[in-house]
Amino acid sequence: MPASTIDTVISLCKRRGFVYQCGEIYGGTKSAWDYGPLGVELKENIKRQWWRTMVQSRDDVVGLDSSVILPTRVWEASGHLAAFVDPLVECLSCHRRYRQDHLQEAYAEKKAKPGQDDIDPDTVSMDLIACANCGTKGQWTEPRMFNGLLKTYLGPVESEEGLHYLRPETAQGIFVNFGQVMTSSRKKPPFGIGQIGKSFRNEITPGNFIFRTREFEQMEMEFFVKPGDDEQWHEYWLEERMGWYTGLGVTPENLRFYEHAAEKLSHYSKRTVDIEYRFGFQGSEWGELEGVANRTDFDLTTHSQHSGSELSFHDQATGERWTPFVIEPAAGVNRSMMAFLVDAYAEDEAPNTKGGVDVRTVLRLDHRLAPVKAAVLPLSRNEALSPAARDLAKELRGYWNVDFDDTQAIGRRYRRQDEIGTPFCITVDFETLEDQAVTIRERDTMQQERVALSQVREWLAARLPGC
RNA sequence: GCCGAUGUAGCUCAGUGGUAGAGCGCUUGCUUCCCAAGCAAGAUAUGCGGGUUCGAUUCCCGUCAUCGGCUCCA
Repeated sequence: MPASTIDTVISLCKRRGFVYQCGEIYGGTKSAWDYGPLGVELKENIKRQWWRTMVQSRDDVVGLDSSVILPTRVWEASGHLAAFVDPLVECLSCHRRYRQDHLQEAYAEKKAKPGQDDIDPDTVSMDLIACANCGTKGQWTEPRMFNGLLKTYLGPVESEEGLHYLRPETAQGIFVNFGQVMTSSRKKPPFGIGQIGKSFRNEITPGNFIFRTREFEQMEMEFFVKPGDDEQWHEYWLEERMGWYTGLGVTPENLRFYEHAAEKLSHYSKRTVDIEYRFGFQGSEWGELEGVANRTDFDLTTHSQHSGSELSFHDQATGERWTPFVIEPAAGVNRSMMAFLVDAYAEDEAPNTKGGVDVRTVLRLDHRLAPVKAAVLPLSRNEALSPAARDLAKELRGYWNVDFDDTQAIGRRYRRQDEIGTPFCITVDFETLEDQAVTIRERDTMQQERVALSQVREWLAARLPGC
């Protein structure tokens, strides 16, 4: 059933205006998605909650918004220009593609004999290696370099001098600004710099809806600590970040930590632990929401060396100077939005007017994430009710994103709002004209309460904390 | 990028070498109407390009996209 839940949620996203395929009227662009009226609200709410939790509510974290395009020398220093390039070869017989270095390593490992020196994988001739798929030996294309960075050219002519790269992570913008931020904000380690923004990776295989795309949005925080304190801060942030998801209503059983194997760590990492969500994809059930990495002093050290700027901290209390270690919680906006949607999706049974039972689709989103906080619904489209309801909606819009809907039957409008996760529906009925009160119906319990018109704003404010 | 499957309305799906169908959804009107109600009316589709043909949504080729598998996922 989980796989079909994803399909159902994708269908809901298109139908109700959360996510559209990019450029659909021209046939679409591979794995690029646009966020519709409800999707942009949900995505903004997720980012706002992250920013509040990770930056605004903390005395030891400040924010930053750095450029997408950075000088090429940043990527040379960070190691991305070397590490993001892989040699690919293709079997001439069956056209299957492999990473050349993986083939050579596998061959060297297989042929290694006890008591002899290990074979250097780099020296293994491709003539010796057979294709694992079709068995053809030694028939390979010349290796071609696959670059995971997206390129662009700045300036009036397309030349090598104008070659720049779009950032594959927002983190480097934080590292190169480390010294200035520390000075101007007068922070001392342990402290962090948080940033939300778009990143770009030329993924070979994007897919799974908005889970893996070439253009994506990240919420990253680099937390600078004294060397030696890094491991305990790593544990601290793992717990903090897991708590962020469960605090926003994600079912704990659908979340887990995943420890990266030491040999698979990225070029900068000492230890990385992912927070994964049980999406129920075909093939792999769990998908990464966020990586919490110990980047050591790799980035600040390499930028110090390449730029000549001193990126270290002088502790006047002890007279020591050291380069901070970095703990990095890096979360994906788009994939977390998908997780929040999948986790909130429910089909309830609800009685209908005919005495039968209908299926009620409801997104049980946390109130802070819900795209629409309240809907104002006149019981009937009517010369008296509709204007009164419009006035109320107008007042409430000063505080929250509020819908107004006076079409068709009231039951249908409740169901529409349930489907997009609206916590409260406010009904203006014929009695309203007499008693100056409205009925407010709650999404999850379907319970109703009569509230005076003059008290509606306060009533909602008490039930929408942090929204 | 390779192999396989698929592409018809907003969604889910029929169907045909000769004027394109349904259900749900959507819009409008009526019904003093609290959980997908009723009645009436209405809008919307063959991914794109080429070929064969008197005529192509249907057959063929290409392309784009989606799904599954492989390679990749720092």
